[in-house]
Amino acid sequence: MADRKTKQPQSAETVRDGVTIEDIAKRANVSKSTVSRVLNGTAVVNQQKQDAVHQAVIELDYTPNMFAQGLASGKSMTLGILTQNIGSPFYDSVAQGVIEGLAGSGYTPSVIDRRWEQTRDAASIETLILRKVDGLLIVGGDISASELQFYKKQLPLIVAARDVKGFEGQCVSVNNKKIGYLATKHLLEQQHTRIAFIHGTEGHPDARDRFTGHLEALEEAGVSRSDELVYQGDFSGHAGLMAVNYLLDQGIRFSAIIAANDMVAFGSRLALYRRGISVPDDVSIIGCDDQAEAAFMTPPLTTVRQPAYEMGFVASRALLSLISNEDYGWSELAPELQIRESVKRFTS
Amino acid sequence: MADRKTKQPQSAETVRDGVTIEDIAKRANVSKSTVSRVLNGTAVVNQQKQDAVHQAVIELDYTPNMFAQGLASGKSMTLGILTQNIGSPFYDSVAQGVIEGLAGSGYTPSVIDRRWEQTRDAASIETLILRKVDGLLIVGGDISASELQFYKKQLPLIVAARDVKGFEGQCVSVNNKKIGYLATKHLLEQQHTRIAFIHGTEGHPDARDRFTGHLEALEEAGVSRSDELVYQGDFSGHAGLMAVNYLLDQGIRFSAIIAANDMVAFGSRLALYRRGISVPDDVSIIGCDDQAEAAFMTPPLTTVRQPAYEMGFVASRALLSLISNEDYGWSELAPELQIRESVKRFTS
DNA sequence: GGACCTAGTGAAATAGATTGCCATGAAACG
DNA sequence: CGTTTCATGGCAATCTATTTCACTAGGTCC
Repeated sequence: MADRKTKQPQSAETVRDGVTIEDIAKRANVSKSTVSRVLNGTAVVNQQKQDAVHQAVIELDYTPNMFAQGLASGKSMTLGILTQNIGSPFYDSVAQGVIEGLAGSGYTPSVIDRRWEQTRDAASIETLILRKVDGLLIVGGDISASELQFYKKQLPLIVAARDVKGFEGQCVSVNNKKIGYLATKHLLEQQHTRIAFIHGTEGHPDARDRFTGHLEALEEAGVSRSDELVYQGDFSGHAGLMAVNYLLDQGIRFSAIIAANDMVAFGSRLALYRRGISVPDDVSIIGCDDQAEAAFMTPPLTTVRQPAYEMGFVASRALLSLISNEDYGWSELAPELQIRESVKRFTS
Repeated sequence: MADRKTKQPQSAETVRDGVTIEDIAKRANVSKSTVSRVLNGTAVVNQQKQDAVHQAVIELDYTPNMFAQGLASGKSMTLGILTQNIGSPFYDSVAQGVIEGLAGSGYTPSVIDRRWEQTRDAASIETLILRKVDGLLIVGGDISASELQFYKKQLPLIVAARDVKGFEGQCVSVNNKKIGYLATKHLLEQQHTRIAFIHGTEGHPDARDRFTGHLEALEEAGVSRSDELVYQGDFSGHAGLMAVNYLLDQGIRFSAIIAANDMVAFGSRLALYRRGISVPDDVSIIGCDDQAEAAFMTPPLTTVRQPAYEMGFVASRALLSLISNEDYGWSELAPELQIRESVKRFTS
C-alpha cells in the first residue's frame, strides 16, 4: 500500500485523481471490462474477482471519470431543473423539495432560472439538453404545452407545481381550484358574504383556478357573485395594498378578503392597518400558500396551505422513477386549510 | 464508415443531434483538427476554411458534445454551488444572485444543498469535485476554514455571504459587525438605551459579529451593556416570540428590540401584539436582512438591509473571473439602514 | 545556398469509460 | 466420450472532442 497520503512535497497533497479504470484492472488482475462490469453490475462476475476489484478500488481511491462515462454511456447523471423565480417563497420551497428529493440518488441538479427574459426560456432548456441531462424537471413557469410536448419526446420530463393538459401523470401539482374553494368556504362558514377577492397575476393558471374555485363555493352556497369585489392584481404584496386601498376608496363594502397568496395578504393587512381597520374584528383575511411568515403576521394569518416542499420532493422522485422506468404512484397532494387568527365570524 | 445515421426521413423534427465534429470536417473539407481550431480559436486558420467551417456548423446545426469536450479538455463548464438552506429568504436571495450572475456565461450551476446532515457536507463537495466542476461557490455554511483551504488548492473557490480567515479577496460578504452597529446606533439616536438584543444561532459568525457591532455602538455611546437584555436565540420567528415572552415574564424593561434577523423581528412583533404592547409606541423593533416581507409587517419594519442578491451576483462574477484568471475587483458591499415605521423616538 | 522561422494543416494519439463479440474452460447432456 | 451450453472474461471498437507532432511552403537572415 504505497501510502499516497504521505504528504511529501510530492505533487499537491491532493490525490491527483489520475486513477483510471485501467489501474484498477491491473491491480486486480482483471481486464477493464471486468472492472466495469463489477462496478456497474452489468454482468455476472466471479466473486473473487469482484472482491479483488472492490479491494483495488478502495486502495487506489478510484472514482470513475464522469466525462468518460457520459461519453461512453450517454448518461450524464444530471437532471435539469428549470425554475421560475428563485427568491419567491413558494417556488423556493418547491425547489428545496426537489433538491432534497434528489439527495443520495446519484443525480445532480443543474438549476436554471428563467426569471427575466421570456425568450431565454427555450434557450435555457436547450442549454440543459445540450448538456445531455437525463431528465427535465420544470417548476411552474409558463412554457407552452406544445413546447413541453416537444421536449417530452426527447427526454423524461416532469412538471411540478403546475398542471398541463396532456401531461396527466407527469404533473405534480395541487388543485388550485380547491384552494380557492376551501378559502371561500371557510369564510362562508363564518357568515361572510361580501368577500373581496384579490386576483393573482392575470392569465396565471393558478390565479385563474383559485378564482374558479372561489366562484364555485359561492355558487354552491347560493351567494351571488359581485364583480366589484374582484380586484385584478398580481402575486405581490404591493398588489394587496393597492387592492384594499382601491376597494376602500371606491366605498365598496366587504367583510373579508381572499388574497391570491400570502404575500398579497400581507399587503392587504398593511393597508387595513394604515386605515385603522382591525383584523379580524372589522375585516377578515385569508391567504394562500402558508409561507413561513404567515404564522407571524399580526394576527397570524389563516391561509390555505400548499404543500410546496412536498410537491418538489414528490416531483423529483417521480422524475427519478420515470428515468429508471419504475412506477411511482403518488397520491394527489391536497391543499389544507390552516386556521389561525385572521378570520373571525362575521357579525354585523 | 458510410452514413451510420441514415435515418431516412432525414432528421426527425429534431436535429437528432448526431452531428459530430467529423461531419463538420467532411462538409467543410478540412480535418477535425482544423474544425476544432476554428471553433475554439486555438490557432490561426485560413479565412476561407474558417468560413467553410462556420457555414457547415450552421447548416448541420452542430453543437459540440460536452462529454467529449470535458474528457479531452478537462473542463466541464459547470460550477458547483454549495448552499446552506434553500428556503431561507436570505440565502435564497444570495442563490438567486449567483444563478443570475452566471446567466449567459456558458457555465451551468450544479446546486447542492446540505441542509440537514452536517456530515453530508464534505460528501457534497466531493460529489461536485467528482463531477469536475470548474469552480466552487460556497454560500454561507460552516465548513471549516481548513477544509475550505483544502478545496481551494484543488479548484477556484469563492465564498459568498460569509467571511473566512485566510480567504481575503475570495469572500463576498457584508460586514456583519456594521449591521449590528448600524441598528444599535439608530436606536441610540432615537434615545433608546434599554435595548433588548435577540441573538442569532449560537456560534454562528454572523450572529456573533452583529452582537459585537452592537456592543461597540453601545460603548461608543457610553451606554453600559446589560446582559439581562441579551437573549440567546436562533434565526427563527419562534425565537423572537420566545425572547419577548421571556424578557417580559422576567420583568425586564426595554424600549427597543434588535432582532437577529427579520424573521426574528416578526416573531417578536407577534409576541408584543399578543400582549397588547404597541409597536412602535411602547416598544421599537429593528431587524436585519430586509427580506421582502419586512416592508409589509405592521408597522413596516425598520431594518438593516443586507444586499443578499448583490452578494450572490458579485460572488458569481468573482468566481467567473477567478476561473479565467481575470481581475475582478469589487467594492465591499455595505449594509444599509432601511428606515420604516417600527422604530420611534423614545420618550419616557 | 543552407539554416532557421512561421503560418497552416492533417494524421494520429489521447482522454477514460462502456460494450459487442469472441474465446475459453467447465459443467451438463446424450 | 463427444458435444452442447453457459458462465466468464478479454480484446478491441466506440463515443467525440482536443492536442501534439510532423510536415509543407514560403520567407528571412548570414
